Amino acid sequence: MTEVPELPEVETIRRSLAPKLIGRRFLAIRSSGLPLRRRVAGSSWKRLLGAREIQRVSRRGKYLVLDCRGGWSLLVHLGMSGRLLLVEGGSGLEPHVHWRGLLDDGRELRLRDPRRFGSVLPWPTASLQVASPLARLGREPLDPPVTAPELEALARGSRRAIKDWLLDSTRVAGVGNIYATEALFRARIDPRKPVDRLSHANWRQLAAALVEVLESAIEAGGTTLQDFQDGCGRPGTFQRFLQAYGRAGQPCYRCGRILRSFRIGGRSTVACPRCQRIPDGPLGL
DNA sequence: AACGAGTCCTGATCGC
DNA sequence: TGCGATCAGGACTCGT
Repeated sequence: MTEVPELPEVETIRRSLAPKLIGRRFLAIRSSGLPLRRRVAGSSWKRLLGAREIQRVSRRGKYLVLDCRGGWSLLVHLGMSGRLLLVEGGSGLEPHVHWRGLLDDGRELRLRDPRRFGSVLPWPTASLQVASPLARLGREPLDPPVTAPELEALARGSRRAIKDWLLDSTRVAGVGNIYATEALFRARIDPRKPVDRLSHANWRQLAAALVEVLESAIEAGGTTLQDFQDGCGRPGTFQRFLQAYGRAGQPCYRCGRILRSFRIGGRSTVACPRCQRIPDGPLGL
């Protein structure tokens, strides 16, 4: 399970599940007994079950949000290895299913998450935007498409490397390692460049590349390098269009130079030394 | 306030 | 072949 679900994968799941979840209601919740990232009091589950049918399925950053009539919502984050699946009730339990929501049509929503970095959290709908984890999230990059001046303003006061900055969900929400790496490659920007040294032209290229790569990935149903699936079990196809992520040691599609991998802010990244103007020599420190 | 480091977790991969 | 060590990384907390 290498690919981590990011904004396009969560949006793909949202689109696959929304038509099948709207109008349904939760009858019961089942846990594997092993904790996910956040512990939930039993009383919160009772409140959610006391609510009525699901009336809206939305996404904020990498969070999926199910609003039920009656004022309660369900917040789902897939963490690093989470998969969300809608299956017929009673079908054999896949390994690592740590949460199940039993629906009134006999189906089940299942969270399969080996590493248990994911979370499923009931929350009062009215305070989602001010008090839940959603309150911390930054700009939604596609709603509407983020612009260069907005990114520049969001980065003011920071000197972090642009790659590291892009992964900060309190600035721009939903961008993870795959799409940050791809956007910087397409914008031809050195991932180590401090944000306060990006030119206006850099920001324009980055805003355009980020929007383009995220929109394309949604259109392709996400990236499936190992086993990503939407809520109905379908893989994505954006892996065919990756130009940098996962291609370290292979030739750049633009210029033919060998792509290099190195670390920024504790995370691996891949870049083209020529297109992204990275000097020869040791990298990453 | 910004930011780096530490934490959580297990499947895949590496080194001997 | 087998086994222990290492790596991977999103979001959160904590210390500087």
